[in-house]
Amino acid sequence: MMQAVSRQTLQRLPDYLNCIKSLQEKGILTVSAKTVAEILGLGEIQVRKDLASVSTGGKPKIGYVTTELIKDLEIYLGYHDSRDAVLVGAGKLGRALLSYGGFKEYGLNIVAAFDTKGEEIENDSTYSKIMSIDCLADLCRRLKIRIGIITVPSAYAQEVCDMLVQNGVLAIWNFAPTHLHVPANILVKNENMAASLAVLSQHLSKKLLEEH
Amino acid sequence: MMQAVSRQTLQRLPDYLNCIKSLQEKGILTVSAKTVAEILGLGEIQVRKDLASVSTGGKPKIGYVTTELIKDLEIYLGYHDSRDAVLVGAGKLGRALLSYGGFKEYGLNIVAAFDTKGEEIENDSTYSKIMSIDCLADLCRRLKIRIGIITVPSAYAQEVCDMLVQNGVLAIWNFAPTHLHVPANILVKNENMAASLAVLSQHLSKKLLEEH
DNA sequence: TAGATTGTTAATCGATTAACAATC
DNA sequence: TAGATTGTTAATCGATTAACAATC
Repeated sequence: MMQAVSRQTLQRLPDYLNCIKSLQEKGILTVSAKTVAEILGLGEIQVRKDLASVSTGGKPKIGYVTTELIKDLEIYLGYHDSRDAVLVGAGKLGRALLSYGGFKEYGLNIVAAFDTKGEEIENDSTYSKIMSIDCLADLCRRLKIRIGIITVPSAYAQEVCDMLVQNGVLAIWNFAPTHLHVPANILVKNENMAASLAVLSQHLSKKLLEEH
Repeated sequence: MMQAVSRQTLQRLPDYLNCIKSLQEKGILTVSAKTVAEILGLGEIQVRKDLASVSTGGKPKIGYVTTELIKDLEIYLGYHDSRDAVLVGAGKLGRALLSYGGFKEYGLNIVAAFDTKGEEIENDSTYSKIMSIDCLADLCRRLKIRIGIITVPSAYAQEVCDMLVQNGVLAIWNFAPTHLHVPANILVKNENMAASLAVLSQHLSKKLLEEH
């Protein structure tokens, strides 16, 4: 038990957590892999294996104690020890992510935002300052920032990426629709909206063909 | 040749297109799978197989004619015949997507946005109207909308989803961090930011452990 | 005890990679 | 012609699914 977690499994864990939390809110005290599988439309065995990889609390006949499983998932996902991040590119998307606020729940804390020209902007609850990109190097080093979020136009993404990596960032969340080159030990996670659209579009093409 | 395209392949196609377009802008007239593979950091054989699945233009020793390959990719991805979509939920994220504008390039045209209370908002270039959710059913049917984008809070996502499906929507792009239940012939593509964060966070945990 | 549910080991499936013949 | 690059067929790899023993 407690084997290595594949990337696929890892990406399903937040869904499990979500699902189990909502069961808890309904007052349900124990939960089985079968229940979760049915709610999420996944295979029962897959869920069982995934859960076994992050928790040892499973009891035959009973399942998992809801509160414990939630705790195990949150710990595994690092939702407790929050991580500081910076965001570069305060355009529409960048500002939307900044003001979203929901990332804190996932252990992500955006401590600063940068753009070519610094300025003050208003958020929902707080005023935050968008700093000039000239301050990036210093701030990343001083606060030991390890996560960078890139929301600049494609043409500038590589440049920004290099700057982040040079100043200690180890993981990059890239919203620019472009491929970034990084050293081997740096992770780039692309939020690839064009890829998502491709999936939607192909499904639609198939369905519309079927209509005839 | 021209075999069925797997979902993995499909999701790589926009990256290929992007890459090849930027080569074209540099004045490069033909391109080989090897070149694309090196730029994107993928396997050469994988790229070759992927490209073969959407284009028959490959010539030994030469590769693909850049302009033709771009055309084949764009046609396959449906970037030419633009598809109308509606967006539901005009919060920060919803407005960011509305004003992004870049989706048109990918053949997606957001023709209307809905929220519980209708209102006028200002965009970059145009004023667009956010309509009351009461108008959704009528508009979707009248314009034969087939794509719905959900950017409402989790608690309302299923309700909105049901409404869209009831009014003819066949594909849903879901930004709410929740699992949606739909009939078998409807596709839901989740833009799962929590899953992305899980990947970033785990990488970071590993790296930070290594530092000791 | 009986039965539901767990965790694990083996089988299947699909995607990636390797090998290679075809060809411009 | 020679060599680079294609497309295809076979081998490998990893994830999912099936089967089943263990156990509360």
